[in-house]
Amino acid sequence: MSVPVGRSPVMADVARLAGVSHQTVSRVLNGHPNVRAETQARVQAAIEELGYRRNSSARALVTRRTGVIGVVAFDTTHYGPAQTLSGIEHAARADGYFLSVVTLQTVTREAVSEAMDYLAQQSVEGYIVIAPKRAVVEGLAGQPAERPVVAVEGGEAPDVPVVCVDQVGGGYLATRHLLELGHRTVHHIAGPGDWLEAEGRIAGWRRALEEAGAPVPAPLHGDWRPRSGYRIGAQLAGDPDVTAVFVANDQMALGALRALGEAGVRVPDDVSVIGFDDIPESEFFTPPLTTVAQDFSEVGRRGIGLLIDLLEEPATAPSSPARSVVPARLVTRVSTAPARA
Amino acid sequence: MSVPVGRSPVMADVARLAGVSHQTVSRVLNGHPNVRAETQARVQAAIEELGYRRNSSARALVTRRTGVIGVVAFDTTHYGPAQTLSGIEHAARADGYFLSVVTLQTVTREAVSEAMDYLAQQSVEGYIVIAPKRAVVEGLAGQPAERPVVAVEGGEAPDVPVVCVDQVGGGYLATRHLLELGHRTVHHIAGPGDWLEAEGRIAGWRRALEEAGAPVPAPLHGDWRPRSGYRIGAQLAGDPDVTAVFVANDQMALGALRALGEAGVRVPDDVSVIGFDDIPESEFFTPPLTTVAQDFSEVGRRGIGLLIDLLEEPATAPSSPARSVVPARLVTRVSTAPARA
DNA sequence: GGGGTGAATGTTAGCGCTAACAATGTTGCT
DNA sequence: AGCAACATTGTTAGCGCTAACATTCACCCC
Repeated sequence: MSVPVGRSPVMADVARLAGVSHQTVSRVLNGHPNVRAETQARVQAAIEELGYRRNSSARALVTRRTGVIGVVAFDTTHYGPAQTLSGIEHAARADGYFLSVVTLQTVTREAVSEAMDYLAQQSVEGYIVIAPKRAVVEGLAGQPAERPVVAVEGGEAPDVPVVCVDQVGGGYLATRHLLELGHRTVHHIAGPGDWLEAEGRIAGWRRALEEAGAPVPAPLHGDWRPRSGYRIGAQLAGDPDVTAVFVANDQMALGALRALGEAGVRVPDDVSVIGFDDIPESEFFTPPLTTVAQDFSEVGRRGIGLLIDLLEEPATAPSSPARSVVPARLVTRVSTAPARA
Repeated sequence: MSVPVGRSPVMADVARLAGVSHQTVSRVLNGHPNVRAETQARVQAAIEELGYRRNSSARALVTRRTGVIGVVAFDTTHYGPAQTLSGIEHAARADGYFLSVVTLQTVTREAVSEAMDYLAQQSVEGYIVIAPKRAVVEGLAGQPAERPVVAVEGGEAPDVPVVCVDQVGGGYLATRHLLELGHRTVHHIAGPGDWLEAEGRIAGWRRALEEAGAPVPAPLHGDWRPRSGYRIGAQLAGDPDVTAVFVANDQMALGALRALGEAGVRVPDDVSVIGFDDIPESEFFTPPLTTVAQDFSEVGRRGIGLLIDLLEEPATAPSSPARSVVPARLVTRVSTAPARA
């Protein structure tokens, strides 16, 4: 009946102390119905007295379930990915799953498949891949589908369930907002060409312009970072035709704001600027930035929800992969104003 | 000799195909020396043919090692924690460890102990806790030390190994910089009182002022967010004695910059402002922000290094817990200038 | 040539747990 | 009373792997 020394207690120790078989302990732990209340209490007490904790490896070995979800994430310097990851984490924990995370520096197909391989060593039950680039999503579709995968931020992936923010809708929203303020057209500082978010925002921007019969200038591609926004902003500052700019993220918008300011162009008096992401800082830019907000927590929640559905009822898997789109929301601040007559 | 259908291959399948015992397969997998090269090649081929992957639960059950490190992180909206996490992740993967992450909303002792409990269910081998608040570090010291713990960003934790950036040195650096520019004294917008980073930065600031015989104004506490910097900045803008402000992070500095601008105070002509963190945006603030940079990746690397040492040679554990301090670095931009005569 | 040595491989046991089945006790109903 | 139905508990086997020991074989040295 003594507490074992030198090793942590196992089920048999608890059983001995409670005067039952180890199987009864297992039943208590798993909430099996047919256990007498009195027995259950005795087992519970023994568990607490010994500080017993079930061995997850042994359990996983026999149940063939590890309860671990693998997450492939990207460079969390960016606000969006970091927030999405946090949303995923909370949702997973709420459902009793563990998260094993690999973050990637480079977003290539190889890096993703290597990361998934690494996670497979740990016997993850399924994957959530933050897949902001076309190549990644396509690579995903080519993977052997031993375990379910959900892509997040994946645009219009053909063969993989996807959760993403409505980038097209967001781009449309931003552009409409500027057109409604009376601007003849809207220039666009876009993200890198191979990013799905960049593509979606371009598509929404283009649609709004075409619907309004406005001219469609060539989009100018940055790299998401403030510096590229600065460079392109400086370029636009010299063009008197430019009165409204839709920038594909807030960081580049910051750079653009700075370039315009340095060139003596007033925002929003001379030129209106709208961003995308609604990072915490954008409210305090000079001037406070009008932007489009994305609900990243919701994306995380839905991603985990989708994956767990796949994990727990593989039978109900729809023939065409699910696709869940979270709407974007316009946040109006100071950097946009009516066009001058 | 057929490939098993309906279940993934196990060691015995590989053994059969290669014509050896399962133990020999195990030896190949673990790089055991006494295996003939020819045998090894045959086993390797069988592994590849079957797409065999070792069952990590079975392995963990018998070796009593899961290879998983638990990480308790905080709200990754903030640049620092997010970067630290990423540094930890890369270092862990380089050493063959997996990471299981829990992110917390609230930084209380209870939340941390709950998170560690959750991770314990998964049989993590040790913990890295990002512990930016005093209560957390103190709570850590009280925990039963079944598994090693390393605190990151933990200031001067008494009983736990710690890796952190030299906050005091950073605060000193920032303040000296302003004093050397000829400012009579330096005001301080500090972080919340219970954050160790805030404390450290205050201490460095105070030391620099005292060393220089400068008056020490009361530090004004914000909450790290731009809005609080804005509020306090507006307050300081009205005081003609204020010519130099050290802000405890870049986000609050952004708010302060905005408040000063709105009050007609020019930066750096009228007032110099210095931040802390060197977030990617700060280079593009109006004006570009002088700040103090922290090497978060290095913090992550050292944290993992320390923990793995503890894991792999518990014998060498020094009597007093290790403490590793990463230096901070001054980044000079435009927001600071010599005091006017 | 016999016995020691070491390399290469096989055999066995058991890590801690859950699933399946077996063995009780307990109740209700005719 | 007697039996079925069910609730409660115990017993056994085995998940896939590694550690420890056992075995075989080749080689070397006196």
